[in-house]
Amino acid sequence: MKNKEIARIFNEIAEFLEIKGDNPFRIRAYRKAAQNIESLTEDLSVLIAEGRLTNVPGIGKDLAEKITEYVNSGKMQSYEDLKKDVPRGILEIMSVPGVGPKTARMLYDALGIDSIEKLEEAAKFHKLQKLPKIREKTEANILKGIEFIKRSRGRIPLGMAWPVAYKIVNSLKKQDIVKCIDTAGSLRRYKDTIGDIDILVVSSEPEKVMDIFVSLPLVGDVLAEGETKSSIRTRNGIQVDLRVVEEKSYGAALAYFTGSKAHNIRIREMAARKGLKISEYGIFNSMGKWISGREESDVYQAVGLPWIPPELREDTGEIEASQSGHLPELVELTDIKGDLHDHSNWSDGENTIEEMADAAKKRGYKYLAITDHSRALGVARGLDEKRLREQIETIRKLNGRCRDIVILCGTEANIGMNGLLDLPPELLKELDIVVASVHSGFKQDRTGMTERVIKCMRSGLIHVLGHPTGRLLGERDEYEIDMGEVLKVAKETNTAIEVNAYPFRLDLTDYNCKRAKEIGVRMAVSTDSHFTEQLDYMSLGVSVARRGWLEKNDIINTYSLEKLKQWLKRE
DNA sequence: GCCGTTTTCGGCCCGACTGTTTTCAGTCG
Repeated sequence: MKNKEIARIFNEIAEFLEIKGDNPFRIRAYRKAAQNIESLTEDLSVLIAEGRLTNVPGIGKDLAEKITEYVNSGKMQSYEDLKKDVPRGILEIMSVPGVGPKTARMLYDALGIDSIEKLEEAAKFHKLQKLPKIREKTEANILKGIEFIKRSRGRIPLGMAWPVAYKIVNSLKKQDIVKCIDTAGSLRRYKDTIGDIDILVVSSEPEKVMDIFVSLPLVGDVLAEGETKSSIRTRNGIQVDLRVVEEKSYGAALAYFTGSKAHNIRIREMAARKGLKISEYGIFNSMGKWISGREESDVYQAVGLPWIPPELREDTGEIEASQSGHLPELVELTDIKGDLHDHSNWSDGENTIEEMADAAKKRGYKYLAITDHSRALGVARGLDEKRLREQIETIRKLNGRCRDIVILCGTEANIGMNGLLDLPPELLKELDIVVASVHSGFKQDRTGMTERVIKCMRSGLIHVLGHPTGRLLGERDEYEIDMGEVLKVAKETNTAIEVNAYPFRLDLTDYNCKRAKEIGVRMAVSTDSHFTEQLDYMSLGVSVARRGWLEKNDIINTYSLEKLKQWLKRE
């Protein structure tokens, strides 16, 4: 599957073209195409074979030819030419905040700077100040930017950003002058990683709000401070943008700052065709008169659409779906009836089975599966046959005593290199639920890994495939696996695919969820909790499911206990 | 480079803040 590679190449081409000062709309076309390819649920080579490539929005005759060329030959001539034309180092310089294509080009032309190291060196020796349009401040900002890059490892996992956002929102909420406050941006869209935190406020005294914001204790650097917009960087390196608007603009501003950019552009284009203008200040008619914008739904109403949930706003089909009245009824946290992947202190969890069950009960669940690690995972004190049998006995006794919640006996069995599980089949068949996951041999090649997982699913012994791509955000990439094939076999064998809600996993990913739904695969949203508080990760898992367009019925742990049991018995 | 319910050519979302300038280009979202 070359989708990702091609998306990366298109993004890189866009950067090269920016440096060359090419037509901005052409650049946008490449970026848009890259984005659409990334969220594509089908393999580009399939689209080529079926002649459907230009059906993909943003891909016309030219880009279709380039994609075909790359898929067939492994090369794209125009990209190779650009690489020869523009030194790669300039791209690196552009990654420094505040340095865009123009500055990067100038730095290269004037001083031959083609790496961050050289840029840092030149800035430290004040060589940049000799250049036009660069004086002390710009030079200092470049150094700060470099410092930031060195410290940060790119985007932050959603689960890490939330507590920071929560803290800031709560501090500001206490102020009388803050009338309304919400998070926006990728955080509100619940993207699995976020670039920065966006916060929107209504206040009649914006300057005061800004003052309070930039002097919060967690502020490290103030990047910008204006009358309506300020940016800070927290001590631990997360950028936070705050915007203050009037009450009558709140809806329009919320829509605008929630994004995504691509989604907004589509909405604004639609508005323009109706002779309207949409900005963060509201909806305006052709005379420039303010019409509406108090509520977020005003924006959608202006273009004749129903309100679209933030999780869907990626311009990946949600606008078309809403036009035709086919927006999904997204699953809600309250639809979840239980958690199907949880650990206890029998393996590497911290709490007893009983504590976990109580915590689940508190969250209103009807059932909780205890799926401790199995034998092969020695580091996690995986249970062998004997201990698992003891655990089953323990759980049966607990279930006898407690009537409010049912504990399901399970395991997170280990899928070996050969696709076999590490517990005997007859024991696995006794369990209520078997989750099976890969925990080792991540470097296996694509064919091997795909066969390994498929073989396991075909064994008829597992109900759920756990954290299917094995990624750990910021640490480990997804392992090589043919997800299309895996999903097909999941459908055939009626195996559910897990959406693991652990903040650093969020695996299966949103776009693969969408793909799974299209194929008709059932999903399980589970937290993989290792102590009771982690049960709350469920909301993150649900957000991934929502971003993947999943509805209640796609997810087995929205089922009642009876229905779930039937499903688990494959009746 | 894409796209089309006025169009196969001429459009392509809209605005804030900074730093360097004396009116704006560059960058960012």
